[in-house]
Amino acid sequence: MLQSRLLIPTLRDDPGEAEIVSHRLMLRAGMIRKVAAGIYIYLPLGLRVIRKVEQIIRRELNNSGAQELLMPIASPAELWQETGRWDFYGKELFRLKDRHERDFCLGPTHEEVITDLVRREVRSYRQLPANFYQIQTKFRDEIRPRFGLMRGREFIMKDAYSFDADEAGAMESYRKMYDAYMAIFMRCGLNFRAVEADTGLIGGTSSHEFMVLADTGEEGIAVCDACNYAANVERAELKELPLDMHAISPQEKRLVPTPGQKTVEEVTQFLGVEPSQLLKTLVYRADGKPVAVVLRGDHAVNEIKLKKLLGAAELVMADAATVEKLTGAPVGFAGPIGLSEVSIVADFTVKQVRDGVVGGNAADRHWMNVTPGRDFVPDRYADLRNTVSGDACPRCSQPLRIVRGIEVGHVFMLGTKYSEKMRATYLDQQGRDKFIVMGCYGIGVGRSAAAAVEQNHDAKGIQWPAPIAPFHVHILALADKSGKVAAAAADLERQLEEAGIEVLLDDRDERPGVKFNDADLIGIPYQIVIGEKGLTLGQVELKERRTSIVTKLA
RNA sequence: CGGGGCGUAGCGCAGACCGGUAGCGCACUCGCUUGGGGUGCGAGUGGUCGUGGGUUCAAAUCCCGCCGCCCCGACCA
Repeated sequence: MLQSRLLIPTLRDDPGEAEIVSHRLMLRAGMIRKVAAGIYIYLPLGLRVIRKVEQIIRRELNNSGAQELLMPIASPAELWQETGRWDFYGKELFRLKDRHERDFCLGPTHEEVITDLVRREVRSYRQLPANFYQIQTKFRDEIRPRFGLMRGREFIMKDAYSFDADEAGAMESYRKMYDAYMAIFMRCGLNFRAVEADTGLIGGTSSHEFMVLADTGEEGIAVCDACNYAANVERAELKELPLDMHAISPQEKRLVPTPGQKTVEEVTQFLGVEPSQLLKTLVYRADGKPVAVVLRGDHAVNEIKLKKLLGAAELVMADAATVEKLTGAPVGFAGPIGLSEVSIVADFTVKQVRDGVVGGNAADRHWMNVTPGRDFVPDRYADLRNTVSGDACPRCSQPLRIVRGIEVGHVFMLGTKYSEKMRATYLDQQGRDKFIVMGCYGIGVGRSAAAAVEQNHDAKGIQWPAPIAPFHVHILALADKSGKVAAAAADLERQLEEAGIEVLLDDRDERPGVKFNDADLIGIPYQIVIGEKGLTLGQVELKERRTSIVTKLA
């Protein structure tokens, strides 16, 4: 392929819009261009990388017995209303109306559409198991798209759905996909880790996320070095710790003035206590009903856990007016003592606190020397927070370490959640109607490519892992007065291509420095430099991009 | 959705405070030059200054609205 015939608009300067490495380098290397926030064009070079990732996925999934199909991007609201997700998905669902004012959406995922297909076409246990996948553009109106291909509103995703006769079969399908994912990300040259993920509101028995380890990752992962446990910090389960009875304090609670001190930071500094001694009280509305959540000042509420605990479809922070009405105090002074109108849930760690500080439910007042269980009794204690460094591993109780990762894949046991709602059944051997047991499996194709850049680059540019590089070899034809260089380059290109090697030939009339720099930026694994000097010696040079090792070839 | 920032040529930016009709570097075109890590010289092309309105003799510049983009936050108790 001649570089002069390909649109590869490399940039010398970093575009101002790009913050992280992968976004910056993919823009600079002329692989992507932005059309709107979170919506990109894949230029020829970028598309080749995307296609490489897709081919790896196809090969591994076909190997594992999955079959490729292609579903529509637009789907009617009725399907989504059947499962309740038309409302549940909220603003993230791109919605549109057709000319008859009928509601449609652009698919963020396709459980409804595939389940609709399967319930109509699959009737017998003989047709199971089945696993369908597609590679397709997805739409999610993200609250905050960012980082180029990392979090787009329109993005390419591989989604797969397995259908089995029973739980055991579904687990087997799940395991196969898990193995396929391991192989896929391995072949993409990624340093990744499969981590346990919570099954969340969707229910089911298993879920794993595939995380590429990178400091720029948006997800926190809790890992245990002792037992190899790894889980998303949002989802890592935290156990209740045994109560230390000796720690009970005889001190009576007392109300102290804290004028204008609202935040955890302000109050703890003002009173001279540690944030872990402060019990903050947050008021949420769960499906409209207010609920007070109590947890330590140094901990963060995990809204997924909270939502799950309350069984709520919608969970939002209560507004200031609601907080004032319920607590009788301005925002910043809410506390669990004397709160009667709302149910109170507290994190497990709250139970451990002795002589804590809580809001006074009165302006400019906090209680000190508060002991949970004595001075207030929550309706229940539960695991309500994100894991932090040092928390006990749920498996072996050793301290957890927090690292960052990019979620490139997710596998999920769905059970019968969708098949029940959509009445997807089959007849078993005894002729009985049974619900099909499902699993779903996603891979972010563009995100995987971006993650690869995050892990494979240097100061000069990208260092593509060979399996997903846009080309295998980049031939740089340098200055050519005699005409011999061009001829030699064309000849070499032909030979390599005949051998099945993908070649990009830089035939542009550019200075050597420009070519070297562009080649390093684009990051094709091998560069072959052909120049007049070398040719007179009967030599060309082969440089490995990653190591910069140069070999002279006769 | 809240906060901050930005929007001037394809890219990176100056000009704005102090109003007088737009400039620099790179890129692009042509010529010469150079030819192994972003050559040098010369001549050019390219801009409704995001958009709508207002103030003014005059607006990129001052005022108001809107749109777009980026970053942070959405943990405030």
